[in-house]
Amino acid sequence: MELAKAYDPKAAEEDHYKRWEENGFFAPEINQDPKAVKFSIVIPPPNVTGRLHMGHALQHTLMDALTRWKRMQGFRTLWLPGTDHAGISVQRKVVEQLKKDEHKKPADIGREEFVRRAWAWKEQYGNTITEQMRREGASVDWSRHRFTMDPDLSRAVRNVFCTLYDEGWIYRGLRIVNWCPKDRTVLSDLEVKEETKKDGKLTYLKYPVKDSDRTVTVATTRPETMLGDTAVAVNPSDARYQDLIGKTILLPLTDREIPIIADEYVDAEFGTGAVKITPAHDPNDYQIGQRHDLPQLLIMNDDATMNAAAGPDFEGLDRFVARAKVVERFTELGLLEKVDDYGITLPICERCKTIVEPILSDQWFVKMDEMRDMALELAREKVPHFSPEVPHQKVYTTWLDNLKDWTISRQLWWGHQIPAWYDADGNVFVARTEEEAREKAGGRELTQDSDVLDTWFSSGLWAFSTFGWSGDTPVRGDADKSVRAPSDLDTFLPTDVLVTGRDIIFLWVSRMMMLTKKFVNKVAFDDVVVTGTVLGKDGKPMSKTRGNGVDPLEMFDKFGVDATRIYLASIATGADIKWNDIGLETYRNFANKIWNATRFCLMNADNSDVYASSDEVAGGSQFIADAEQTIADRWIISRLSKTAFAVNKALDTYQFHEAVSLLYHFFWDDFCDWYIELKKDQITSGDVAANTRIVWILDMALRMLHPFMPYLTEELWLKLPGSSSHLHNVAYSEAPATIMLADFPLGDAKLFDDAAESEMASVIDLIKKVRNIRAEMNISTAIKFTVHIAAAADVQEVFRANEAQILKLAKAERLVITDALDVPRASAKAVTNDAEIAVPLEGLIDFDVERTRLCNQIAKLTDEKTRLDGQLSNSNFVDKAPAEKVQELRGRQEELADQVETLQKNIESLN
RNA sequence: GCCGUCUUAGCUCAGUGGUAGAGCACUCGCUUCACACGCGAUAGGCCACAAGUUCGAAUCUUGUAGACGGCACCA
Repeated sequence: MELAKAYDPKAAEEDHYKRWEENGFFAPEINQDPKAVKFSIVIPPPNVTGRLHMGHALQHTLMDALTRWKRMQGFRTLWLPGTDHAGISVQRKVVEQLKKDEHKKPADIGREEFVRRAWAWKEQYGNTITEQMRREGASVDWSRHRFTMDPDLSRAVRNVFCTLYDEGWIYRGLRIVNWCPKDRTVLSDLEVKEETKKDGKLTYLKYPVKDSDRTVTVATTRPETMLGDTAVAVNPSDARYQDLIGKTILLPLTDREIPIIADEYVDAEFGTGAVKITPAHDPNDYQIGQRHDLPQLLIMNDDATMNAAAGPDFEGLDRFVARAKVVERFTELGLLEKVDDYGITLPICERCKTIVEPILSDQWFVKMDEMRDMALELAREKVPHFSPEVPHQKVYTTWLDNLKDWTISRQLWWGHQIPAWYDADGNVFVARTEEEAREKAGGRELTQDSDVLDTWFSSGLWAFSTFGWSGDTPVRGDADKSVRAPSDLDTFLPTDVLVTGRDIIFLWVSRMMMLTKKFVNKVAFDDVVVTGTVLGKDGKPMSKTRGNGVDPLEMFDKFGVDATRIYLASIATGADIKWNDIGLETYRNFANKIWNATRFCLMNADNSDVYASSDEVAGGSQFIADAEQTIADRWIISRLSKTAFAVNKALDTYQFHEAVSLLYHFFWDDFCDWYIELKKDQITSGDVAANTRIVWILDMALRMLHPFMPYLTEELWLKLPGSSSHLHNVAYSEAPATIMLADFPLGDAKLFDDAAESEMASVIDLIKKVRNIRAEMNISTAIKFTVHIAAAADVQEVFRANEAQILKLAKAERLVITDALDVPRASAKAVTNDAEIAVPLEGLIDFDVERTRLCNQIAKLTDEKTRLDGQLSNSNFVDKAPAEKVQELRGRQEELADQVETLQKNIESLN
């Protein structure tokens, strides 16, 4: 069989995914082993508004690599896909569409129609990202795809809400919340980011004291809020204001009189020591207001314009216009003391970057104290365990420690409408259905709460709602047929690992831990792999506004899916990385290397024996007692086994980059550069045993690469002679042939062969030294020379056994293997750890070049020797260091001494 | 303000209490019958700086400088 000369990713990516999916390879049901252990991952559901970006590609690669790796080992594997309804994002898309197409506002069409259109939007555009995941090769079980607003997931949301309400963990209350005036909804603390403004202002306002000619100066960054002031506070022990406590302020621009109160919260050292108190627009002021029973005067509308309470001069003005006007009026009144420049950080809406306004509002909250304690208890036992552990384990625990209540209502139409109903008097009835609520209300007319729940409320249930938990009983016999018996919940929860970005550890990971524990009394997942951020070429996070984004799909087109995947997997776990195409080129080249190595093997493999059974194959047991093995064979099998062992260990500990590096160097350096070259003659001459063996090694290597490079490895593996389902893991013996169900090599310690590795090291060292002589002496490859080698008897044996290979790779004509060198003066010389080498070069040698070459070698060895001599003459070291270490260094010291001595003699012999 | 991370070859990054690694770039060779997306051979680093612990520190501790992240506060 002959392959194309270069690997074409597109051709390989074309059909395999469809075949895998249609054959049901992704579903756990493919596993026929009743005793199989499960392995499960739920995907962090991407937003339906999302398009695949590098962060997804990275996370999906890692999840897929783990899933494929476990699946090949015979685990009952499920990677569950799904999407999130993404409340605000979808709402915004639909609002935009409505405006663009029909010049209408949501209010014009009403809630019902709006929600209908949101669903239509979701149906039309919401599966962009799931289609893109197919391109990635993600081996998710599409038959179990979930959406956070699926009927059963929505039932779960209602049930959870009602239960938490009944138990007093959910409450409705008037609090200062983060209000986004653009989205016109409340946000949780986690959805508020900050922006540092250097050109902020601190404005000092003078408030006249009633029945006095004094004024009290207060400072503020938001002057317009003075219209909602209901007090001025000072520290009770502040001497400057003692006599004013209890007096009254005539609040300028209003006709209101407000008290001067004393409160410990006020820092006498800061600013003027007097603070304006606006209980409806500041969390601290709210607290003070509560303590002093102050009125709460709300002066803004939900779009951050001033309302009637701000007075007729200000009503209807935008907050920033009002701010300027307040300052202007104070100036006119002579009550503006000064305006200082003041660096300030402003809270902004995570999504639309609008400045968030703290306002007093009636909202729904989840009380976090018991949930927090539950999660903390687990966190102290390192559940879940984060990789990398530093810093996430600690950050997560600390965050939990300081957790505040969670604002869960949102003033949107798209989402899970809150299952609470009100009667005409405002009494609330929380129930699973409207009927139930009406029953509770004694049949009164009810109106449902118009708010929806925070998107993260439903994603917080993702770890169990996706497995069929709806909160209704019983779970078994659920109408949804995609929930299999025994129930997925029993089978797949706890999930094994969650792979996610650090930005949603609090928003999502923590809430899944808490809610899963609370409602299913299970741990949601044992491990959390936290991925780093793929940064743009400029070292900053990729973003549309910066224009530094890299589209994974473009990379797929340019370099291939497999190259992109394995490159992403080569990034150290949790580390940020600056994007560079060169990294991708490296792995594009690697893919081509794999292709061509296979091409070479297949050109000669027509006569290779197919192997008998999967057990023998994966363990390599058929090769253990193979009498025809050369040192190179034992060596490559040892290297293969050690690589397999190390790859499994690396994946076990989520060291994906380590696994990639091991495979890269095993395949390219050991297998291609040395093994194939050493075996070339045997292979091309049609040696059946040799061909069978090399195909086996290739087979094993392809299997280990498959989790990272699914398309290439499948394409090639199916072309190997004898690749068929009998090579599958026993759990999949009945499935059609595919590498994705082949047994994953674990690395058999019986095949570790240190003797072979050390012998090969001798051969490789020898060949390299001879090549060095040729290169440094500038001798054309056309000239075949004789290589003289002096070595101990056992080493001689190794060289003799590999004579043909040494001749070929060193481009030599003859080897003279002896106990001691006997060569003409005009020879180039070198030493290895266990041999002396000389190449007679009569007429070709430049004695100065040779002298320099030898001196350079001596210099290098002497550097090392000097260090060792010093270390070994230090009695502290010899006494205190482990004897083993001392022994090892002494051995090396002797070796070096010998080599330096030999090289010096060689130089002398030149003179 | 609190907590934390990073600083290693020209570039992008691994790594480890016991002789510094990779890919790319650079230099020098190669139409070697799988691959120029290749093959071979070199060169290149007092592992940010300072002090400490240790027989031994690039690795552990502390401090300094620079880059960055999270949280809190912001009258």
